[in-house]
Amino acid sequence: MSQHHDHGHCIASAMDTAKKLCEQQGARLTPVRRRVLELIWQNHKPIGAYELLPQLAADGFNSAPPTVYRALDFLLELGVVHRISSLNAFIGCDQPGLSHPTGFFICKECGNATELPAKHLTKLAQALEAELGVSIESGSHELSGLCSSCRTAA
Amino acid sequence: MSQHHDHGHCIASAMDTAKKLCEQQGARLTPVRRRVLELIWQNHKPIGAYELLPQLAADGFNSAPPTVYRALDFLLELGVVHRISSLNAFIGCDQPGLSHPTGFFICKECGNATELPAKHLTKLAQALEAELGVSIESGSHELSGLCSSCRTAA
DNA sequence: GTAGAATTGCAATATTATAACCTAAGGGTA
DNA sequence: TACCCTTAGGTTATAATATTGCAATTCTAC
Repeated sequence: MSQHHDHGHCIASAMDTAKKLCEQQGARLTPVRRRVLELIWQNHKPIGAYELLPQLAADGFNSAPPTVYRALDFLLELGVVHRISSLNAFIGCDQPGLSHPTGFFICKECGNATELPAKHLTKLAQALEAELGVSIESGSHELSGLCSSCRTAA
Repeated sequence: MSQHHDHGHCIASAMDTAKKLCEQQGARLTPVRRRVLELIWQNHKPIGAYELLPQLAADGFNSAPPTVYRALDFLLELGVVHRISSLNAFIGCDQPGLSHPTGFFICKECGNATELPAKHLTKLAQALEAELGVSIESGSHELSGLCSSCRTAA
C-alpha cells in the first residue's frame, strides 16, 4: 500500500468483509470483536495484543488479556486477521475469505506490512512439495527489509 | 532427512562447522555454547529454550534463562542455529556459514524439521522484490504439513 | 602482570498467552 | 412468555517465553 492512500476505505472494506463473513457463517461480530478489528486496521503496521488492551479500555470495554485474545482468536479463525509470529503481533488481512497461503513483507524502517501475493507463495509450495515429497497444509512467510518508499527516501 | 540416518554424523558435522566458524571469526565456542549446540542437534526437532535448561542443569552447567538465551543468541549470530518463531523454538542449521534465506518444513505428525532448499527461497525473494519494489534483507518461511514418511504411514 | 573486553552468575522482572470457573446475553421453541 | 441451550464475556490467577541490570570472573592482547 502507498503512504498516502484513503485508509478510511481500507477500514470500511475490512469491516464490511468481516460482517459478510459472519453472516455467511452464522457468527456474531460483537462490539468488542468489531472494535478490535477496527483497532488492528488503524494502520498497516502489526500490533501486539497488549497494545490493544489500553485502547479497548479507553473505549469502555473490558480490558483483560483474555478479552483481547478471544477477540483475536475469533478474527483469526474468520480469516480477517493474521498473526506475525516473528513479532508476536497481529495484522489485518487484505484478501480475507479466500483460503490461500499467507505471508507478509514488513519494512524495518516504517514498520508497514504488505501482504504477499498468493500466487508466488503457491508456486513455492508446489515446488517444495515436488522436491521434498511433503504435503504442505499451512505456512507463514515473514520477510523484512526496506519498502519502496523507504528505499527511495534512503 | 530420513528416519534412519547416521545422526552422529549430523552432530559431528555441526560441531565441526561451528568450531571452524568460530576460529574464522575469533569467537569462542565455550563449554556452555558447545553443549547447547549439541543438545539442539540431539534430533531434528525444534526445541524450546526452557527445555534446554534442565538438560544443561543435568550436565552441571548453570541453568538460568539468561544462560541459555545468551548461548542461543551466540549460535544464532554465528548462523548455526535458527529460530522457529511460530513454535518459539530453535533448530540446528544444515548449511551454516552460507548466508542464505532460511526456512523450514515441520511435520505436524512427527515433529521433524527439514531446511528448505535455498534456491527456491531466493527465487521467491527475487520475484517479490520485482513485483513489490521492496528490498528483502531477511526472512523466515515456516511451513507445516506431513513429511513423506508420515504421509506413506497414513 | 595488568587493562580492557568478553563471558558468566544471579536475581529480579518484563512480555506474551492461557486456564479455570462463573455470569450474562442471545436465540430458538413450546 | 417461559424455558432451555449455546455462545460470549468477566474475573482471577498463572503459565510460558524472554530480557534487564549488575557484579564477578575469565580471557586476551599488550
